[in-house]
Amino acid sequence: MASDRTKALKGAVRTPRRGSEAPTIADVARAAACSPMTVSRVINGEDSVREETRELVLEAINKLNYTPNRAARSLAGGAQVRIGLLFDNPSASYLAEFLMGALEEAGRRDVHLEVQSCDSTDEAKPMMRKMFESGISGFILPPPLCDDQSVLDLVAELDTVAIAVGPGKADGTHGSVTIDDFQAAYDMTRHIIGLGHKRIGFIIGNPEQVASGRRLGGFCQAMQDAGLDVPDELLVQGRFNYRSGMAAAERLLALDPRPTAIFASNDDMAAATVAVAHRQHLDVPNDISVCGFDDTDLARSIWPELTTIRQPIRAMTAWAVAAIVRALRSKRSAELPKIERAVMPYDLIRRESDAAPALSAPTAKSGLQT
Amino acid sequence: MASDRTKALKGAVRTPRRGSEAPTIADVARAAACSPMTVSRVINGEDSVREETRELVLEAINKLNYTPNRAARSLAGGAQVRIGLLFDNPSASYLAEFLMGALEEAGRRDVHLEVQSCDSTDEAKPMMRKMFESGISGFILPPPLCDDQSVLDLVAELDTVAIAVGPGKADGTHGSVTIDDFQAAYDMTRHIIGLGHKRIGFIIGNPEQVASGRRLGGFCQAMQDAGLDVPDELLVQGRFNYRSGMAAAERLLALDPRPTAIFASNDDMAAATVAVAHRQHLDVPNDISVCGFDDTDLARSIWPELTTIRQPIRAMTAWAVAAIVRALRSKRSAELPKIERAVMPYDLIRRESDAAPALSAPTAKSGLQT
DNA sequence: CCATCATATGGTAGCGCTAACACAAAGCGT
DNA sequence: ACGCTTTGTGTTAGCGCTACCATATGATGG
Repeated sequence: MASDRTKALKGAVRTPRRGSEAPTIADVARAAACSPMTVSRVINGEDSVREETRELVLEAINKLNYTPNRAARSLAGGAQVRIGLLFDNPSASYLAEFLMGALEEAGRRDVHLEVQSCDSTDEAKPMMRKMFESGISGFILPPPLCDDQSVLDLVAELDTVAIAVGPGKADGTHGSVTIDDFQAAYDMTRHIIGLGHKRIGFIIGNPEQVASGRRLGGFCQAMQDAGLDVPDELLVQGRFNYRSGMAAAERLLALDPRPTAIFASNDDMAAATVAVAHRQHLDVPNDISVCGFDDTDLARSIWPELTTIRQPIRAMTAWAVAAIVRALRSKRSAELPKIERAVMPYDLIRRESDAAPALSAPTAKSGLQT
Repeated sequence: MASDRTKALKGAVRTPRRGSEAPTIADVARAAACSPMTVSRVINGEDSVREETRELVLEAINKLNYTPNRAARSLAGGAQVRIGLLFDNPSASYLAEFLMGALEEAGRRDVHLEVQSCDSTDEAKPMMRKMFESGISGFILPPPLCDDQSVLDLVAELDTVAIAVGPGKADGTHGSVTIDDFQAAYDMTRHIIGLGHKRIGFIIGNPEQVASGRRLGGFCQAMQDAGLDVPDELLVQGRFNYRSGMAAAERLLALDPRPTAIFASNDDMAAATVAVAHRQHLDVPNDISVCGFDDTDLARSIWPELTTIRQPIRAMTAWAVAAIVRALRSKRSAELPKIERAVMPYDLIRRESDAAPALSAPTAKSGLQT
């Protein structure tokens, strides 16, 4: 008898093993009176579905509160898309924004993000190799990695998909998302000039990053267009970090006549400038205006809050993820992988660190002080 | 003839659609001369595999450079695990570390992370509800969310799995990872006392966060144990941000006699203290020592770099992800979901913002200054 | 010596979705 | 009228893995 039962069970229906009771595509299909395939098509926005049918399906989806199963999707859809994200010593606030944008989009697109941090560009390259070999299908390259020629060469060699977040090379091996650094710096400079400043110091960013040059360029152009002179002494080299900002600010503030405003190429250096100014008992913004760039967390966490340029970092990385997915798709369908480039809008955020220069020309104040 | 061909094709093998040529579990099974099932068991570390067989399989895995397909795994394994991560205005540097830890572990465990930011605890609750309804199976709660009773109540109501990153309540509704804030503050205070300081100011953290009280407690205990007095004037309330740190520092530095050291409950407030000190032409650390807590990015980006307590934030969030996965698993297998709690080790990081007090008692220096 | 159990392994049937095809119906040129 | 394409939908067969059972083998116990 026991064996009879066993035999009977053999042909019988096994216990099904649905993970949860979440609705599946089949449930939706039933509710919409069509095939699962049609539902799939609607979900994926294919255009070969009659409008009528589509609405029926959407209604069913809504009623059942259906969400596609990500795992099944990427399993059936072929390769799982994994995107590598390498960081080389970014400022934390930049990183946070960056990750949020990437994560959000990755969630939406059902892409897996592989995040790695490294300590130098040289370390980054073998890591990229390893990630590529382990099946990473695309990379997002934040600065300064996207500014390093050898990294870009590696991208070309691997023939992988990469998006530079920041100005990339236009050699067609990779896409890029960036803001118009030149124009943004130009606008900020005009804003400062508009306040009445004439002697404006500029702290240059890390020379290894392309954006630094662009920002410098925008500054110089705006000054020139306003008929203002930019003596070399007003251009001081920094490296995008607080430390370098302090050194640069000290040099600028020791100048005679002292500049009435300082435009730093990023917020970290601007924050350092504010600190140095305070140490010298200068009031910001009344004795000296300070402007930054990036609108990272820091810009709002110090006092006075920084007037700065806001980069839509989150939107930029989200775009980068989406662009990689698109590129991968077109690569698989044998079209030549298209390289996309995007230029995002920026904003000039006016806060409390800038003001019109003091009425008494600062020249009066500073006698010989050597 | 054409129709003949069509009919022939009908029964024929379709084009297979392997996404990539990555090895599958079947390939490994073939190489190890066993069934895919056995390979699966080895991968998942089940113990019902003979040691001999296991090694054979591992060898094959290595040779083929096989990695399991995540999508297939979670599809077959039942429910996909999705973990919600809600942020309420964290400092960017904290967020960055936090995310890195969570992402890393989520990658390893093949868990999907759903990150959301919100602007207040009140906003957080409806968001949690919505996420829960959309199938989020667990939450990681960073401070200050994990300190809010109504949020914890919601966790209990939803009967979902949650891990507080920070000291949680011990009511058994949720797990937690934290460091011993009391002991860490105690250690730091002893360190400062050991330097020779006797008059030490303390900036308290946001009163809504449990950790604040613990840190304060540790400070007071250490002072008491050293036989040092803590007059009320040396305890100033802050809110964990730069702004509040500035205000607090101004009050402390205006004291007569001025404290020779200030211990701020986090790095942001310590950084603010350094800035205020500098503005008052005080040298850090020679005129005044400043110590922070957390070892966020900021601690190393200002000058002098802060002596602070390092929390292993990354490890903590990684642990949180792993704990949620474990809890979910035990919940599914009908065991009562176990609530895990972990206390992680911390480090006292000595940098440049602390030193022995100046030989001349500061009292001498500060006359009446009103 | 056979029932009973533990241990190690295999077979099968899905998990939920989509690629690739099949096909019916409609449109269009000749 | 016939082929030919186009459009919208259905059918089938997986994607790579694991849950669930079955089974082979040895160990135990009465």
